[in-house]
Amino acid sequence: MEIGRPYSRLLQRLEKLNTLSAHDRQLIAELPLTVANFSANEEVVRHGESPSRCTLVLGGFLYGHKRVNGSRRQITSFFVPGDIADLHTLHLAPLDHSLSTLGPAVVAFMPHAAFREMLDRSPQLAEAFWRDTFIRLAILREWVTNLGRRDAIARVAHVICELALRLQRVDLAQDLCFSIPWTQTDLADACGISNVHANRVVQELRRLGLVEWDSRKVRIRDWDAVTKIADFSDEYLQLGGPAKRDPLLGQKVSEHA
Amino acid sequence: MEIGRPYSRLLQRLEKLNTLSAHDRQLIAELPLTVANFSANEEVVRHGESPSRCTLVLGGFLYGHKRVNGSRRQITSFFVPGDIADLHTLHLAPLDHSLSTLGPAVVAFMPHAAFREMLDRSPQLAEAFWRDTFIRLAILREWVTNLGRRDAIARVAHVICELALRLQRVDLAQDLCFSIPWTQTDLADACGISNVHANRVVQELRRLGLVEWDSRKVRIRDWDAVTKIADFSDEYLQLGGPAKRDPLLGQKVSEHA
DNA sequence: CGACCGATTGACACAGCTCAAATGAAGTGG
DNA sequence: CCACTTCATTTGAGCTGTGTCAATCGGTCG
Repeated sequence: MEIGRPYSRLLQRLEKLNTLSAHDRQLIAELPLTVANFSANEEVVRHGESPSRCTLVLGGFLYGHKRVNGSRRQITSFFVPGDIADLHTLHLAPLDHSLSTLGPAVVAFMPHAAFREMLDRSPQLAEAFWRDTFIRLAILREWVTNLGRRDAIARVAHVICELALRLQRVDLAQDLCFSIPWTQTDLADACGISNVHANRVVQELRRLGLVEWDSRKVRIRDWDAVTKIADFSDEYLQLGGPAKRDPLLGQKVSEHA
Repeated sequence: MEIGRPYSRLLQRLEKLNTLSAHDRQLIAELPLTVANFSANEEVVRHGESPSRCTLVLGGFLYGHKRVNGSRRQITSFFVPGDIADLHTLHLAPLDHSLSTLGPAVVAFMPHAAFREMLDRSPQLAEAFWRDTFIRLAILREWVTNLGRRDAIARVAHVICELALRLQRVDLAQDLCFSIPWTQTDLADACGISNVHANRVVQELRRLGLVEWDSRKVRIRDWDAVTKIADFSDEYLQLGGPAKRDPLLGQKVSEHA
């Protein structure tokens, strides 16, 4: 798990959310980090806790999940390197869900106090993180739609498409191919289906020649066909970068009256 | 539809998100508002648009929705008076979903420019709105769980519980009884089920003596039983008010080391 | 009165679930 | 290097919750 400077993928993502100054980058670099290693399937933050730090994913994957009737699991989000998985703990407590590792993972903890100080010093960063929060909202809206109105094969294909693009953004996927240490049961719990049916759907995607899936390695072989089955459109991921600003006014240029 | 001062319910909600000063309240009161009336089932903001203003609900209800394969509708959120339904347009464009009225509704449009200026002038307000965004995230996580892992009757009961509490917070529900101009098809599209099945579920809830539902009027007759069926817990709604602050430090008091 | 819309009902079909067992792959310890 | 365990994947066989289709009923409004 090559990591480079620990905050490099975070910066990479933030640069696409807002224009950052050298000063902003400096502030990020100065954040006090506590790096921690976790093995597969460990709970990093538990439902009900009120942590005083945020969790930045450096390597590997985290996922957020809730339980229904104390048993059935629903995965509500995946987090990839460069993501802050529990930014909301900055403003909400206690945690309404748990955060676990998919496979082995490396994370960095950032104390709330230092993080808030950083936000106070840079309105640009504060804006970038708020925008990041809005993008997470958009992703969850798409997940609600996915679970509410698509059949099993579309759900699975949709989740795979989303992960491919999110990983591509941080250079962890090339040619629509990426490694992720999940099981078919994990995928099932993200898609709201049973593990048995997840298996059948994966086999169907393989049979159609659309997706390869060999232990931990996923490859989308026919992007157009898969996005069609998944009813996938990338607009909600806001990959386009920061909204244009009018350099004279320093404000967003609105495209409408 | 009595409205009082247009921003009164918004203030009411914000007060629970952060401690506001007289100056903050003044800033809210000074926001330039354009009030508009809509009739039932009108699109207030359309998917793909890039509005330059936010939409505050004054009276009635809005809902956000997406379409799958261009036809099947999924409702992703309900908005009640005091809610800003499209705060994210402040930072994201174009819109990834549409915003429509459930019944007749009164809204106020607030120009982005004025809104941003207000946020620049008050870190407390900026924090309150960011926190509001995090609460919306929590609500969507719960919806994902609802659609992914609960059966039809639990989904319906869950949505009803959530609305009751959210409306109670702005004095639009008393004794777990509220009016909302939705149809069973609207409820079905929020729960990811068919309208026919929504009807059967509603009848079942009536038969069990748990919920009354006479054209537009919903009453929860047995809160404990309904929350049990719905697997409902209100923690995700963050009704508890703003996190306590240490008055000396002016920082959040963290409950954990 | 006719048109329309939402609620309701019935009959039937099927996607996806559950249960259970088999197979395969990857350690682990002797 | 082989038994043994463990965990993920795969397969099969029924079962059921929910969808679809179509018709009816009831209220409301012009």
